Amino acid sequence: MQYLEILVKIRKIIRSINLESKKIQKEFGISIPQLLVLQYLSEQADYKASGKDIKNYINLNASTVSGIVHRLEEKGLVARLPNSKDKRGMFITLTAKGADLLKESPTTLQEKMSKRLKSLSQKQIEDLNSSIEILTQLMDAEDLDAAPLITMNEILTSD
Amino acid sequence: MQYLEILVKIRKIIRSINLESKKIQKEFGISIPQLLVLQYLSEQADYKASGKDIKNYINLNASTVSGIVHRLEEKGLVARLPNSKDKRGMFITLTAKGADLLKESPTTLQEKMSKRLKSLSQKQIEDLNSSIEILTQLMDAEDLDAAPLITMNEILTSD
DNA sequence: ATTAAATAGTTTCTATAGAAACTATTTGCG
DNA sequence: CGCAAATAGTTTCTATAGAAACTATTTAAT
Repeated sequence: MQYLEILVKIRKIIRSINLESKKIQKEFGISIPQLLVLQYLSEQADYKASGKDIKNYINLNASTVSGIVHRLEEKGLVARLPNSKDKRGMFITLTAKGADLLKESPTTLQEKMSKRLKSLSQKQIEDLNSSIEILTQLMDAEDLDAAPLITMNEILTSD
Repeated sequence: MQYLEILVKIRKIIRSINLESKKIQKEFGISIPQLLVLQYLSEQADYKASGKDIKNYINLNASTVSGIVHRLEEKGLVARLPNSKDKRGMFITLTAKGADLLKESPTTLQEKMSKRLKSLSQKQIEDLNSSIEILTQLMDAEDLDAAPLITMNEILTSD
């Protein structure tokens, strides 16, 4: 297995997710990243969070989050609240409309993925989880310049 | 492990690859998808291939390939040749400049990934390979509507 | 207390990515 | 043969994604 093959295969995974995201977008008018933001907000106290919180959760650039929130706002699924404690930032909160959409729309994706995950045993799901962990490390751009993976073997030999 | 966690983790992998791609772009003026196209062309007879071949290799939409080739052409790394046998299509061929760039630029990524892959045993690399295979299947958008994974267990139990 | 540094977000720019609509050929069917 | 269907690419549109430059605030440091 060479690095090129790995890259091409990962590209395929990315593509599949993009396609699924666009499919959901067509069906529900919302993308997976947008859905993840709504989901995250629904789990927060008072259904609100700062842009920074969202950025940390979905691990995206501030400008990307800005765009996603903007599009969610246009659809009336989230709203902005001023943050009186820190006027630089603002709170993004889930609207009732957003909560409604969250109740209905994600089932499709959730069901599809659940169906597949259910066909796996607990052990297999654990393996999948650690595989993703390994991939994350393997591809971690921020650490690519640093020393070779230290924890890789730990993860791999832990099964 | 729930589906949301998996999605978020995969998003992180995607992000890492994007970041690495942009880093390479800044350093060498070329992105990973563009690099994959050059690499593919370098392996073909007469260093040429049709847009369709490229599309099949990197698994992207025709319009995406069109854009990538366009940008490679602007940089003088590939050139278009008319296909006299089929005037609808055209051949894309690697230029000398493209071959030069290929010789120098990818080493960085290649070295980085190789360094990491070398820290793994053959068995571990095989595991990684099958993990990617499983992920590919798990996320395969085209098959998401079809029956639950049939080959999943086969792959998983084959190790 | 004033000013420099850090932080939160936004805007602009560019690339990847795909869908849909389109053009131009080629194939195949009657 | 002639016309419909399929195929190869391109163009337009929209979304994700990040970098860089920017604004506005807050924190920290002298």
